[in-house]
Amino acid sequence: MSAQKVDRPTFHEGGHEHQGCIEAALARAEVVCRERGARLTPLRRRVLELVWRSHRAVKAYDLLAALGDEEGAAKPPTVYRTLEFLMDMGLVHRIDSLNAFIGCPQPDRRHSAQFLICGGCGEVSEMSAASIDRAVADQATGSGFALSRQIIELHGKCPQCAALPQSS
Amino acid sequence: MSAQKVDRPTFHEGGHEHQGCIEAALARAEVVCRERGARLTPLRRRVLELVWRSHRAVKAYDLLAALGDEEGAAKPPTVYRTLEFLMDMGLVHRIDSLNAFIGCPQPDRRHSAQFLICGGCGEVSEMSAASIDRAVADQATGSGFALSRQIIELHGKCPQCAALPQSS
DNA sequence: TGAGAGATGATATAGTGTAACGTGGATGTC
DNA sequence: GACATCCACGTTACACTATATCATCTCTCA
Repeated sequence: MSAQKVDRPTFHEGGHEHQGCIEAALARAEVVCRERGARLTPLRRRVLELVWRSHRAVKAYDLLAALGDEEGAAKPPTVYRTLEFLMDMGLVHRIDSLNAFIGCPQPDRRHSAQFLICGGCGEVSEMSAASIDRAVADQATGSGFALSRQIIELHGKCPQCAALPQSS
Repeated sequence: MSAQKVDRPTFHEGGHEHQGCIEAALARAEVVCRERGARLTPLRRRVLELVWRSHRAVKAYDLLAALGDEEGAAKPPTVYRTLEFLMDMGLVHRIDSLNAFIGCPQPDRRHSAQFLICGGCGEVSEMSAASIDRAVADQATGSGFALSRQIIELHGKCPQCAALPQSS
């Protein structure tokens, strides 16, 4: 049902009913928060919903603007705090190379993540490739390095955008 | 002679004479620029030297401050332009997760890079692991994704810092 | 009912990065 | 030599990203 599978990264998922993605994400969030004794307040829920409006990474100040439109001009700390909470819950990830945020399609499962970021359409697809994890872990521990967090962001073109003529 | 080998990432390279790292980096830069018909101006040379003052990633505004101390208050665009040039030449890399820059130990060789970033001492070690490249490339192309740039930044503790007691 | 914890509001400011235009020096051409 | 051109650098102004700090509100629970 989820439009964003992790085993096989997808882009422009064929005419999918995106509302379903949003609802599924919110439902997962309810579960995750309940399990962890955290409160999914209206604000947090609303921000998560805004993050999930697309499969592109969203900037904090765009969220800010979207919130401002509706509930009396939110301020930066509000958004950043909310994003921090959502990240703690594993509900969103930060894409460092974009200074932006993306919803996590499987917050319920412990996983490492790698991101495919299309420079054409802007869509971001999360994957969790064991082969990459293994290579990274081997390389790190082989150097005596104690790995705590891996940032893997792969820029390029998704299949659809790569097929376009004027890619240059 | 280079204090920063790529095949085997290193940290706190045993009491090394760091001046040698700097000089080697500048010498490599001369070669790279000459080969590519680019001008390693005094400013560019000076910025590269400042980047190489340590094996930690350096922030743009720290460079700005260092330059300001000496040659009449440089302005942000000056530093960013210079860094962009150095990146184009492959002489420095940007570490996105730190908003900071690090000298490249082998600008003369085409290579992909992965970075080990120690949260203890702040040192950054570049490596170029074929196994990681392979895993990433396989995964990307397997999804029909046309990879153009990979960002791999691994945070953790270097062997020396991991061995300290209060790591927590 | 009152204390404490957690969530949000509000103000101010710090940190990061770029657009746009001006200046000056090197180089090549006539 | 005079001029055109390109490139590096200077300068101003501003946009974007993020956080510190303190105030307020609300829920829970003793």
